[in-house]
Amino acid sequence: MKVEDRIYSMWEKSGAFRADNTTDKEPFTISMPPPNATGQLHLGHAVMLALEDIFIRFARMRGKEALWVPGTDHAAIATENVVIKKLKDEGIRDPREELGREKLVDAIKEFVSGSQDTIRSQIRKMGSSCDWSREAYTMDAPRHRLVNEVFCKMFADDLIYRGHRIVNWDPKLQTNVSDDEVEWEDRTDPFYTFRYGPFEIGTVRPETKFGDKYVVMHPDDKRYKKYKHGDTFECEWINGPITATIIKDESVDPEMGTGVMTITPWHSGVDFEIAERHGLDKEQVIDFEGKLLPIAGEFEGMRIEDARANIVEKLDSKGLLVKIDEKYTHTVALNSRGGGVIEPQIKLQWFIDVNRQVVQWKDRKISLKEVMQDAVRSGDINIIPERFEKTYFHWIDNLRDWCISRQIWWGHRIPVWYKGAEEFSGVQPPDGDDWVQDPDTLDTWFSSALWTWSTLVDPKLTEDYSLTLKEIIEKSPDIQKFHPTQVMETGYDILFFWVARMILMTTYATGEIPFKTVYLHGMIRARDGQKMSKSKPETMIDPLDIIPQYGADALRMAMIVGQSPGNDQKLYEEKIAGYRNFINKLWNASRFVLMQCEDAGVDPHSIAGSKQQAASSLSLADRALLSALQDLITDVTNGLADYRLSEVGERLYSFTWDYFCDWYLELSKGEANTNVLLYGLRTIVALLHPYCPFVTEELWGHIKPEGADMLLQQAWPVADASLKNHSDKELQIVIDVITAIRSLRSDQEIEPAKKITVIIHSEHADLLSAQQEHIIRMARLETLTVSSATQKHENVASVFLSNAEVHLSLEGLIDVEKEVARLSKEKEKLEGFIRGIAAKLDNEKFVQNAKEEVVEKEREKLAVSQQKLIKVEERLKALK
RNA sequence: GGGUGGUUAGCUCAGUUGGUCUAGAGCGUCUGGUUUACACCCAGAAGGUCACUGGUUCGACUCCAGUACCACCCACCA
Repeated sequence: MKVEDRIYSMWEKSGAFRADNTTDKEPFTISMPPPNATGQLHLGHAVMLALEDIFIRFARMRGKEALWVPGTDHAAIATENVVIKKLKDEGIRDPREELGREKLVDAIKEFVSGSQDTIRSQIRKMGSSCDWSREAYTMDAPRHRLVNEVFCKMFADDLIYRGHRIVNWDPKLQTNVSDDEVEWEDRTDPFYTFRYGPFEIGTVRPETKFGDKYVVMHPDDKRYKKYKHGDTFECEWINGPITATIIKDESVDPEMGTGVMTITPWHSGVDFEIAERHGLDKEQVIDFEGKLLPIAGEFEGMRIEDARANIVEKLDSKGLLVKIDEKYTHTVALNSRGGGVIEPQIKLQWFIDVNRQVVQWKDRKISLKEVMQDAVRSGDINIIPERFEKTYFHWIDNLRDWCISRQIWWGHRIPVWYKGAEEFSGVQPPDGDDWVQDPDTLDTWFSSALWTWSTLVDPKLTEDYSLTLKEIIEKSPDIQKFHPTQVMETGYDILFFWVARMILMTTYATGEIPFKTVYLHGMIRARDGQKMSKSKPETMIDPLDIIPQYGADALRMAMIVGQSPGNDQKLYEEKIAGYRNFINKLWNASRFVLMQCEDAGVDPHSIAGSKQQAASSLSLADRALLSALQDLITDVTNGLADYRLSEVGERLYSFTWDYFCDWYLELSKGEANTNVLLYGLRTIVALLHPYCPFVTEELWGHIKPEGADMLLQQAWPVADASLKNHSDKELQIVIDVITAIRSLRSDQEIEPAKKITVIIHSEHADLLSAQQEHIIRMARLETLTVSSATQKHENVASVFLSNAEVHLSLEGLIDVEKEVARLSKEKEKLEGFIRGIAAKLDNEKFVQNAKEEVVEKEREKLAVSQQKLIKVEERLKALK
């Protein structure tokens, strides 16, 4: 823990996190999704930080100008809500009322700055190598300027308008929320059927029905053929007789209930649309506090939940209640930002028009919706995993105008002022007194939608009000150098909220896409698959508990390996402990390497970057390691470039543990070549650095060449072909022989612990004799005899390797029957395989269409298999 | 109602163009181990009709169609 803090502050002090906008290096930028400034980091943040840090460290080591911009979000509704709750707990009954706008905003500001400090320190705990000198906040001065600029630009382009629309009103929090922020919950409530003139209508909400004076049915519904659109009739209703009008509209489903309904346009989206279509009156029944208005007569002032039973009773006493279905299930709209039940209301709100075709994009004028579609469809932006592109398009197809105003105080206030009937929209307030600013604030996603470039703006320029938005963008060096960003990495749950809106706003405001690749991670769940939530503390894993116990590196590995993009993952302590063990293994292996150096009297720092001595002086194991490392470098590099983090992590894990530690280090005990040892360890440590930055940096300090920089600034390892090929064939033979002996033991059911004697007859006797010691050790033999004679006698099992024929004799242990069975099976399989490939090669289409390499590979496979088959047949004959 | 994903060892999950995969890993289980780093270790073992049905193919965990169950998203519920 202390080690991690020490390393982090060493990194930070070195300035290596800071990106330079004056270099010629290729830029690689990530904008960190800003955590809400409302408190603590959770695992969702931790996985985001781990993934992005891997991208960034990899890019930095590969010599790119890597920039990772951190920041926080003011999270309008959520934050205001948290603070109001807190104030209430402190005894202030109604903070909005008692404090007023200014004082409440100050209280929130204070809370936010405390919370930001917490978040900053938590981001550091994860090892995130972000550029703190560029830290931003969605509500600081530079961002405020840009928010206002973009608002006014849209306003001038007629993309923003104000209008009366039905909105999702939350009476509890006294604000509206966007469609995306509404959550639906199943509830069982009584469903009432009332008599309404000649009709029967059903409802779960009798309290909205006071003003209902339209009765709607489908135009083709035969049951109601005799009623004409526009007919009126008198009927008895809750508070006396009313005149009702018949409306025919196709949106009514004749199958549902009686096929007839009354409408409440002020409090229902669907009803509102019907009313708009037919030019009907709209009347408010429920006020914004959730209480009934004078239209309710004797029920005026009652809360809707209290009034319901009374209204039903009254209708019943009038003989208008037909029946009650007590077990009716329906869904209720809730505010997902911690509020109450949504009560649709008509309100004057600000909207962004997504269909108006005035946006300049690639030499044509199209709508915001179309820009969003084009950016992804054209391939300018690609989404990982790809299937989310479908989801994205589907969402856009159903997208309605975006309501951007909120009736809360915490946020960017709408930059529009009024004086009587005059209206003024501007980045700065208008001159003169008597102007009153619009009381509403902007949806929090409005400001975060600008995030990829608003964070890169030169703050000084935003203080100069003589500059236009375009000039600010063009004169900001960071924007010019680092935008568009490379990767947007975030959870799939905010694809619509944020990713889509960034595409919308950034293409509009800057003419550029915000990012080239979207990498979406899944949600982290508890072991039982449930969402981790504060209400179920037993399901929670807090990164701040985990890190002191297992280390940030282990936590990072546990969240990355075995996790594929876009899919949820279950995280639990044993998994993290497993990677803690891995970190420990790496640590011990390094200690061992250092001990070997000490024994050999070699100072590890004195060994420069040299990779090998003359090939002739290297043992087979050394050559094997060098060769395998080249493959590892290639795989890891390609994999990371393709964002295949889980696969690469697994590869590194098993290479380090199974190959380097359990195979190579065991084999080279006592005869280690310190050059090779160090080269191997340094390579592994470097490749692992993006995944587990802390241990690797610490180890690097012990093993680095004299005068080398910190690991995070090291050049990424490059595969060296000359180290790869020179010993592959012989190596393969030895390894194959060891494998063959092992599998023979298991075929012949020889106890694993039993040491056996093996005789090898092979054309490669020289090579195998030279490696006798290793083979004995690795295959756990009593003795090994190697003979060059390829004679065939009975008590021998044959193994056909790809590049050598080897007969193994397990002295006196071969069971001829078993051997025959084994060979027969192999023969059968080979025959089928050969037939298949032959057929494939006969197929003209395949030969024509496939790449030459592929065809060549198939031919090779065929040849090898045919040879093997011949040998198997010979051997079978000999045994029989 | 529309859409997406999942279903592989007791548990959590990998499996990239269909074939040397006789399907892998970690954890768990079992056996053995004080071999000059590591018991947070080493050497092994057991454990799977890859949800089901059908199709394409010489060959399917992999491709196609359908079924079942689970999860999620969107829309709607008078």
